Amino acid sequence: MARPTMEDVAKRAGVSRALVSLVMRGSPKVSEQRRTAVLRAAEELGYSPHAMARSLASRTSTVLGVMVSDLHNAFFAEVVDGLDSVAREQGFELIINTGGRSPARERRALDSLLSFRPAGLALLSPVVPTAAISTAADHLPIVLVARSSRVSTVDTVNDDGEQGVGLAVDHLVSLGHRDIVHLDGGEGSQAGPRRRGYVSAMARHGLDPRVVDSEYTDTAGARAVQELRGGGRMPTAVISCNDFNAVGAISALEEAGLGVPGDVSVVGYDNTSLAALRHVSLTTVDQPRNEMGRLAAEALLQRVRGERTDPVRHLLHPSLVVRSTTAPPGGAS
Amino acid sequence: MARPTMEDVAKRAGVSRALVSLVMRGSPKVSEQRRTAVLRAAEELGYSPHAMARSLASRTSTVLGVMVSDLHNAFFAEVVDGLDSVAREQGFELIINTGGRSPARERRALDSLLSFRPAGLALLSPVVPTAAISTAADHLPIVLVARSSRVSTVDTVNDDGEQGVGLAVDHLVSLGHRDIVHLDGGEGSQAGPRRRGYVSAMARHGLDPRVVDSEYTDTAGARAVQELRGGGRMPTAVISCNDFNAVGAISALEEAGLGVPGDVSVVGYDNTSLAALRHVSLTTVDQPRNEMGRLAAEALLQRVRGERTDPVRHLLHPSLVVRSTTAPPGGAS
DNA sequence: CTACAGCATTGGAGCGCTCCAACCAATAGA
DNA sequence: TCTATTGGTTGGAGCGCTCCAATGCTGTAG
Repeated sequence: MARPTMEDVAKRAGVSRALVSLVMRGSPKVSEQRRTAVLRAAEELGYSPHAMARSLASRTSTVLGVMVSDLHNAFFAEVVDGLDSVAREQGFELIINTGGRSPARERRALDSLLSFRPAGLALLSPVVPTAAISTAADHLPIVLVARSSRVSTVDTVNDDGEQGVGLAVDHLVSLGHRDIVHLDGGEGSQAGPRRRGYVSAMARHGLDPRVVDSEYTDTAGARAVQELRGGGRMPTAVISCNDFNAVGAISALEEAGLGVPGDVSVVGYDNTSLAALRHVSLTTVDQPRNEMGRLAAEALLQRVRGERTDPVRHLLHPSLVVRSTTAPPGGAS
Repeated sequence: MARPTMEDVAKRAGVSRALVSLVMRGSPKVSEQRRTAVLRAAEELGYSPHAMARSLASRTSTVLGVMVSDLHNAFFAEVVDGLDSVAREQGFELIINTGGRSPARERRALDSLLSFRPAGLALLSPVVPTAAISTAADHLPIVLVARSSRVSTVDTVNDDGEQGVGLAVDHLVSLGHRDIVHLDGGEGSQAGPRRRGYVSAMARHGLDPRVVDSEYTDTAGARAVQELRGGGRMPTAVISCNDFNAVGAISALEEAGLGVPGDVSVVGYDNTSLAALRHVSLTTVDQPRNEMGRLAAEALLQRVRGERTDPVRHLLHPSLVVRSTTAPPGGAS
């Protein structure tokens, strides 16, 4: 049960502990002969270095902390993938924690990450107050993903939601739609920019905006459509705040006997794996999630290496993915 | 930037380092007066204990390592949630890593987790060879989720896939179906038990089994249906190896002009959030995922506390969730 | 033959903490 | 009054490692 230590390896290889340390870190100033002896001894004993002891002694860390607000959201899975691949390349490990969208739980998750003294911290769409973040930022580099911030010591990575929804509006307008409704994400992260993007794009085309309150879930999307039906004029196209909402809207439309895209076109947001399912085949706006993760990791590592102290604010360009839920209006499919 | 240490707190509170340590660990043998003095000093300095130093000094760990084979699969998100809640209750932290379904990457993920000397390790549907697992099991408690093992030092938590598919068959038979096909999960984890469950349940009902090769993805499900169409007789019901596969099958059926469940009933497996979407509303088999996570954490912690050395093999009962993709045969919806 | 590089190697201090034996009142028991 | 006992407190050793100054060793120049 007890694992061998560096001391054990040193004894077995007939060298000093310091030499083993050099070999383990791949130092060039070790003779070939000793190196192989040490490596053999380590192999025989099944030795593997103790990351915590190393980090304590070297006063450095090769750990990046990641707080995911909600693991259930596939959006984060891809961001984490991006983070992971960059971190790994550069010899860093990820330790991940979840906050469950509750400020209290998130706070504890944050503390527990900090107690590991990671080299940096990536917070994915956190809900903790800014104050907690900026306090932590005094001690280590922090990058926020999918949440903006004005704290000058914090980097941010976001997609340009305004632009993204603008793309959706342009697409629908170019198909001939003029009556386009936005199902709003309410308090949800990034719902604001998306709404603003909708309103300003509509204005740009000289069209009247119509915003219906909704949320980031499929049931909310369905409910919003039911309200629209009750409330009179049905639009020819709907732009949802995200893919789940869009899928809910589609099923409510179909239940009401309205064809998609025959009678109503629907656009989502996020390009989750859900949208790509052939059964759904949703026209949606893609955020470069993997890229966002990569940029977040790079921002962190730049600060860790002391290459930069000014904050960066990445605002990535989303792109429109046209699938089967959009078509010209009235052109009963 | 430099964080205060226990020494700093001790100095400020006018006590010894050891006393601060006692306070931090909530020892009862500290006078109220000193305790408050220490806590105030800690508060003023913004001190928080250094988890790694603590773990090194105490030769114990409050960390549980979790290796998730694939973060994109929502199945794991809920298992992790279950693990997380139990771990948190008992004062343990999770550190999560991903293996990306590649043995090589998983191997490195495993090593990196081990280098933190966690108290225990939970492997979710790992693909690394058994040898690697049993070697690691010499050093610390390990629990496997969604993968069985005969290694006597390893605990396992699985759902009873045989029983689960049996439920699906029973349900379809009771609706009147006799021509039921299984779309097989191939090499996928737990595909074996599911296939066996199908075959034996069909035998129990005196029906001929028909297994079509497929995989755990929606495109594979669609392809399997296309093969079925090419190959002659269409069954009245299909049991997919998982929900994604089922969704793919449904869209291929609909494209072929066959109604679900009017012409063909479809059952999935896993009860992912996808199945619950009203647009999909898939009849499927539910694994108690959160429960699986909880049991995994408890198994680990029992070993950590030395309460048990014999392996446990949890085999949980799945349940059938009937939604809108199953109906009596021929009863053209 | 001495001096001095240059290099591989080493012992020791120290990272922030826990743990233990020792210590020091203050009180209780004889 | 003296010795136990108890409860609170402390210094020091040590966890497994890194880092640095110092060491020994070879080889080459003076």
